[in-house]
Amino acid sequence: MPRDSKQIQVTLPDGTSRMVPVGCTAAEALSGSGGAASREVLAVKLNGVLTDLSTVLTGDASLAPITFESPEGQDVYRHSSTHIMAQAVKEVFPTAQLAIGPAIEEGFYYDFAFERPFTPEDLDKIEARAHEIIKADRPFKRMEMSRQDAIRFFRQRGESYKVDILEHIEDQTASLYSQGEFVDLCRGPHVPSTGRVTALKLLSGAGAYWRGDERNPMLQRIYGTSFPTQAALDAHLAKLEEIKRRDHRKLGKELDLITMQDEIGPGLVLWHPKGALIRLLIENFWREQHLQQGYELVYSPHIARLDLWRTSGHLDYYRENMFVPMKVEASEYQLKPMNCPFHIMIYKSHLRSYRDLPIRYGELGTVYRYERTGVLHGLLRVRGFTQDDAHLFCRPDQIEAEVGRVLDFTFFVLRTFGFSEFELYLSTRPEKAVGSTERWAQATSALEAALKGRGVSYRIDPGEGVFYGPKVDIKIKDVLGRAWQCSTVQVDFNNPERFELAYIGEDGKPHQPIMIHRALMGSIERFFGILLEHYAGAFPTWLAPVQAKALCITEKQRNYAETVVGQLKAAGCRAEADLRNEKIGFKIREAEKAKIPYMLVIGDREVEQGTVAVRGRSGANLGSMAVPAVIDLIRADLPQTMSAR
RNA sequence: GCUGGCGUAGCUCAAUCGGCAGAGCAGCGGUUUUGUAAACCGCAGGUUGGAGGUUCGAUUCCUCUCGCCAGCUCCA
Repeated sequence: MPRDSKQIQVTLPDGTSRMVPVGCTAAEALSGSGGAASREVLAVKLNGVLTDLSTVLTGDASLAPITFESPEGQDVYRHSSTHIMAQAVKEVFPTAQLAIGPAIEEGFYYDFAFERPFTPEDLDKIEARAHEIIKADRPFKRMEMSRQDAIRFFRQRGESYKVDILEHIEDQTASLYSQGEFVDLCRGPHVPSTGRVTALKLLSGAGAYWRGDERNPMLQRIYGTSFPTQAALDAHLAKLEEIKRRDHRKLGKELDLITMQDEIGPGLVLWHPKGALIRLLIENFWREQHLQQGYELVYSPHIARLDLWRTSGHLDYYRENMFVPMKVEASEYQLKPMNCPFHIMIYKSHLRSYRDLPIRYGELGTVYRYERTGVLHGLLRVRGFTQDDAHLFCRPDQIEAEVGRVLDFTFFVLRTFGFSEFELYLSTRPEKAVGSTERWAQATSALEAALKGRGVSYRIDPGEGVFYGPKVDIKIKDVLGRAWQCSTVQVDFNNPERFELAYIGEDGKPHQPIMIHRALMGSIERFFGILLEHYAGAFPTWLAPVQAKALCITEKQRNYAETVVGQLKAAGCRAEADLRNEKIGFKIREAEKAKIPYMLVIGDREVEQGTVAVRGRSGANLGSMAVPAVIDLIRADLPQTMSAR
């Protein structure tokens, strides 16, 4: 086919290619001759680089349309959205200065320098103006200028934060985007015009420091989100409502599981009987499984001499998270922020042989950390909490196998609690680190080998390791798709050195063991909070504080109901009876609100037949059955053990 | 720690401009004996987070303080 010199070849993701005139835009090339690309297409990847649809093609190229379906598409969409909001802010409040406004997961924000915080009424006004800007469908136009020109431009407009940004960038050219009167410094790309943003909503205002540094001035941030359809936006808002509905602080109080009270102190948790029972069940499961997995369980005190923390290095590296020491007799004592030094001292209490390794000490160890008041958050961030901690002492050649065992164990435990989606991160050597590069390399590759051996996918967080060694973090995804970090496996070269740990090798000489810190649930408090939200308070039967409640229709069935509860309790089930003089509808409502898995309705009919009418949570009618069948139902939910898998 | 918002009965929330602090639920007493998400009547419940100030008078305005919430920063 003869090739016209004024034509270029574009290749599409499906492998097909077409000839288009040189100088046409990416949008035109995607749609064929003349017309514009379809409305769903927001931007384009030109030879792998994300760019505007209005980009003029100058040579042969591969073109991939970008829609809201892809994370990049969402990014572009939200980025354009935040420009629209910024324009609205400038129009409603001309004295506001622009700082920075990126797209974030599920939305966007923009920071402004403004003389006061934005009120909800301000947000309404801004949102209304943003909708007008969308309706006006103004095109996003890209222009480029030299850095110096851009600095002059923004200085003239009084946008000192933009000037600050420009003064810190390396590039000698800057790109600006405008829609109508509004001009912003921006790398781009953007959607073709403001009308592409269909459904936009401003959510909240908050303070934020310029460049995230508390020494800098406080800016006013506005959060918002946007979607290609009103239905998608509504669904997102419904999800935000759902998150509120599941808030563990609310559910914890409603279900009478835990409270945190002024009189006790911030970040300190009271476990009420039902919450404590759930915790006990979690801990019992944990202990059983650890014993089965070759861990030895230990206990350690809550305080220790300050010197111990000096030896461990916590005093140097962790002091700001520790409560102030207390003076006792002639020495100072420290409330423990971690359990490791104690486990180390247990290791050190004997001379160890290579034959003893690996040694695995586990403890549900309660630690106290001084957290700044602003970071405390329900059960998810507290000052006193119990770690499901363990420290493994092993030879360097055992790291991979030990980490592998920990990973298997972690997945088993997390799955038992109902989590099936995980995100794994391997964190490598940070700039400030102890231990030789060879040791780091060896340990990192051992971690990597353990991960690969499990066939799980993971991401690398370069330089995010702890100073004492590389680590693997596991995040769980809850039922709403939110990721929570719980589990961590950390290799430690530092403590064996500091505490001069040793084992006697085959050669009869002392060698230094490697230490591995690991937690599966992280903190019981935090894990409990996550579980509470994951299940919206409706814990699986094996964890439910009350598994079955006998509800008699009238007081006539009291004795029978008590017998039923007695039989269930004798079989190891957690059962209660509601014998009050109340209507059955009322009793069911209360049991339902308490999220009890099985309601056993008992009237004359059931007494006569020797059965109970079983009602599941949220109204399921499971029919009438005798008590042994109910016991089977409850027992069926008990977790498997790791070895029985 | 910083910025902003908020603290009223056990819980959820009212109280106009500074003018007698109220409701529903829960609790207690009684009536009702009931078939799958709220029976009815009554009673009781408060130093309005705490301290100080302004005022004839403060839940309301001011200062300080404690706590909670959102965000920044940090993190199990």
